[in-house]
Amino acid sequence: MTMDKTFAPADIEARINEMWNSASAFAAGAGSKPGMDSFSIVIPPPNVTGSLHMGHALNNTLQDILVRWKRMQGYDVLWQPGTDHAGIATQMVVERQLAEEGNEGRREMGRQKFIDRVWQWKEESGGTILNQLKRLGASCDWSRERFTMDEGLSKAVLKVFVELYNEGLIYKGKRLVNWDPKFETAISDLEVENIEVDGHMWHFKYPLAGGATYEYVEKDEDGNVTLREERDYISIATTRPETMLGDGAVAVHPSDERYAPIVGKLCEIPVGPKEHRRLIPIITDDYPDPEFGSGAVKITGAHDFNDYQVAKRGNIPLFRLMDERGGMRADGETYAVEAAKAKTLREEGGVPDEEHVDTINLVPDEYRGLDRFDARKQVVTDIDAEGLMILVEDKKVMQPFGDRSKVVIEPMLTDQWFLDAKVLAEPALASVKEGKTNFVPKNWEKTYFDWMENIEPWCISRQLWWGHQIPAWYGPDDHIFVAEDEETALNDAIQHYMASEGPWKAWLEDRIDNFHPEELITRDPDVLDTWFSSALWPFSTLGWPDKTPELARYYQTDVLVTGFDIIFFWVARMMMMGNHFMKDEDGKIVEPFHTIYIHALVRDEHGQKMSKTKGNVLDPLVLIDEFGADAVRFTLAAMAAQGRDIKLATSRIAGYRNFATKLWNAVRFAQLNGAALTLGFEVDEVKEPVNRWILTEASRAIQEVEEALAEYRFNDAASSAYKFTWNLFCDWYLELLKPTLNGDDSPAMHEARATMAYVIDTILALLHPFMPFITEELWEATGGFDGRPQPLALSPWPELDYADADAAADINWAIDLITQTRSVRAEMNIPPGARLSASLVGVTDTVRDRLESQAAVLERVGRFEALVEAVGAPEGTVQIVVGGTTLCLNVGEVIDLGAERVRLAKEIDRLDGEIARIDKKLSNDKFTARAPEEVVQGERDKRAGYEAEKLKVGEALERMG
RNA sequence: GGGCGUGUAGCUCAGCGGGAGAGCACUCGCUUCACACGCGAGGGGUCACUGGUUCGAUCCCAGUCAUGCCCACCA
Repeated sequence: MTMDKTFAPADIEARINEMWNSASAFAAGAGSKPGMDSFSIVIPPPNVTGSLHMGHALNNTLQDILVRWKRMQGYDVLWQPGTDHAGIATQMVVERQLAEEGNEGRREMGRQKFIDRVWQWKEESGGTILNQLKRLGASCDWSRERFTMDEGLSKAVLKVFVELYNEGLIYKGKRLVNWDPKFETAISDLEVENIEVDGHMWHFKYPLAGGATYEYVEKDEDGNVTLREERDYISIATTRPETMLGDGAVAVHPSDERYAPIVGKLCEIPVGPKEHRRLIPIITDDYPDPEFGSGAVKITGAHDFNDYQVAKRGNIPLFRLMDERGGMRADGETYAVEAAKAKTLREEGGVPDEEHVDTINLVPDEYRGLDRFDARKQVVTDIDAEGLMILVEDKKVMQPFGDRSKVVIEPMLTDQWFLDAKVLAEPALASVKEGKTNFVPKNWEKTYFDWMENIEPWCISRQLWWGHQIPAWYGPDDHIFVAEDEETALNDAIQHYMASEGPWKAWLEDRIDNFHPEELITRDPDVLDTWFSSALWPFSTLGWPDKTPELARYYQTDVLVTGFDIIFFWVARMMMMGNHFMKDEDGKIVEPFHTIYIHALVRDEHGQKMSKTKGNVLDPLVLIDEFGADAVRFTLAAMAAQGRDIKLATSRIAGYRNFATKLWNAVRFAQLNGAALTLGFEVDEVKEPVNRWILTEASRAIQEVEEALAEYRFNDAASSAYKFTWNLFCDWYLELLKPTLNGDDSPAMHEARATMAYVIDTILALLHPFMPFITEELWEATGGFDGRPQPLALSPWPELDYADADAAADINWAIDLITQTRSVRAEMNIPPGARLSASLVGVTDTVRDRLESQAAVLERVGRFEALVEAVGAPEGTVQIVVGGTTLCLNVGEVIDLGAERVRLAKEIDRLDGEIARIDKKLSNDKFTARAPEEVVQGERDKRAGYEAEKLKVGEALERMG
């Protein structure tokens, strides 16, 4: 076939993909050799709403390189693809779509109809990102695509939830959680981003109850009194005045003498109508720092995590002030009655207990329904108007934001489900400590350890609709029944109540077999955190809890390839779940993977994080359109050095696009010159030094690529393959072959054609994991004597153990000679087209052989008119020392004798410098005594070489007179 | 406050105990019959700084400076 001059990726990528698809080239086990081990990777499932970004491109390129490599090596390979249902993100996308279409909203639709709608969206648009992965060339087994809300995966989720619940590792409780007022759901600690923003700190006076006063005394470090005054208030500082209405106490440090006189007394929250203000106690706790602010802290247990701890320790009531949207709650019908009770209680010298305060209208009318930030302004204004504001400072404050919603997270007291992560973390921690699962690079272990060792309960419930609904049902008395399905839960409930003595026993006896389940039990409306199902991904995708052949074959998976940003979200949780549920016949833990390869983040060329707002986003699909998938992949691999972020510049991609073109043209050249594997070609029978040399180098390249990939040094693997292809094969081998290929028909020509074809096959195979499209295309284009029985993707990885040191020495000598000649020619401005005659002085037998066998090559590539042996250097020649022999170039009239003398003198200077440096070393007794013998000998050898060269150059200089 | 990382050619990055490398950019020369997305030849670096270990340090150790990221409850 004829090939175009340049390689046009767009023309072939779709076709090659189609070919792989119809050949089922990526099906689990495709191309594997009998009896080979499995090699499996589960893809980090992208969000079903996602579209391919550079991070995905890097992540999946690296996986694909490993998978294609192992597949070619004959392993039984599975790369398991799929997507994640991404609870919040997906619900958000569909809600936005509903709004844009002018449709009724989620709440109006109702749960079931909304969920149906999301499924519909998923069927229509959910495949986008996987199709984009195909464009990248990802060789997943697409026939095994999974989705975290598939029937099978949902079954796994139910089973895990029920088992963990029965083991007491999942529980429900009223806790302070991170509440996202935009999505109106709880989120986990990990979904909160703490960001420093400009804020204020307000200092307020909390008047003491009943107008009481005390003597406030401040002292300096030496105990001298610096301030003494009578106060009828305690000064507190806050960044969140709107939470004052929920204060349960004011806390001071027990050692703080300033407030000792008033500890135990009551003070007033100076907000709202005076007659209804709550009084709160002044307590001691270790939490307040006497050095910070006034040393007194208001305690708002229901809206601050620190305060929550203090409140629990001090038995301080918790007052939830806000509704789901972060507005000041507008309920409180019992306000008048209950507040009056509380007031009475206070007048009698008591503190309202929880029973009373819970129903007190905490939020006075003027704040009701206000957004929390408006409420903040209002509270500040009102306190200021009353003259109780001491000062307001500008201050940087750390504020929690929802990672998806970007709104300020509100700590809220709600009922939620939790997973006791501490228990599950133990074995997950041990597996890494014992080296059964290894991080690459290893330093990520520390991050993992730190987090796992300090792990907090995981809030797994979400107040969303899209997701795995929690399999818990509540009886009429709120008794919880957890089961994999409603029928089981119902039976459990019936049993439970029949065995009880309560009213529900009678109710049941009345209408057993004749009531609707919902009259007895109702299902918890919450769904699980998306990451709960992702945590099961390595085994749920393989069919667990069923005992499938795939599970037996491909679990444990081999390597997890992912970014460090989801070590906590995903990696740690897969380890916890995998280690808890996956055991072998002996009951020993089988980790989800033996290696965790953590790759870098892709940034822009200046190291900035790519973001839409900065406008520095590189879209991999655009880059693929422009440069081809192979170039994008190769760039990412070449830059994937461990332990550093990737700063991606398009110039690099262009460079590797050029590499693809180079490869294309090399193969085209070979084609034009009749490259073809001949029947029965055996590398061991190759005779020509040039061929033996390239086979030696090919063997080395294969080994380098293998070693690098085995250690996940993708950049080293890429660069070895690159250098071999371009700098050795193209730059030298093909050039050295040209005289033979253009010459008369000869055995050498046939050997060249065959070797060329053989090495091209090797190159295509070596590069295939990195550049699958062009190599596959060229593989087709270069079918040998028997055609191509298999796509390259399923062809064997090259095996070549070949080394010929003599041939290498011969060819390297020729390369050296040509290089030095070129250098002199360029230096002396000799027209590139001019052919020079030259002679060699001091020719040994070895060199004579080389001259003889490579005469044609030397003359053509070195552009010599004639290259002959001579006894002495002819007049008017430029002399170069090439390994013990002096090459005398007859440059004719071009020669500038003065310049040539200077050139040679400079050369001698350089050699003198080298010799002096070595002499300095060798004359150091400590060096010769302590350095290893081979190092010392190496220096001596080098010195001898320089000496010999210097001698020749000196002779050349002398001859010039 | 804790943890991890990075400072090597103009730019983006490899290397990491024994003479400083790549790609891009730059300079010079090439319509050499595969490739100008090319070929050939070049210029350019006290390998952040200061100490230490060593026969020998860009590489190992300590400190300093600069810079990035992650975690963390200072109201």
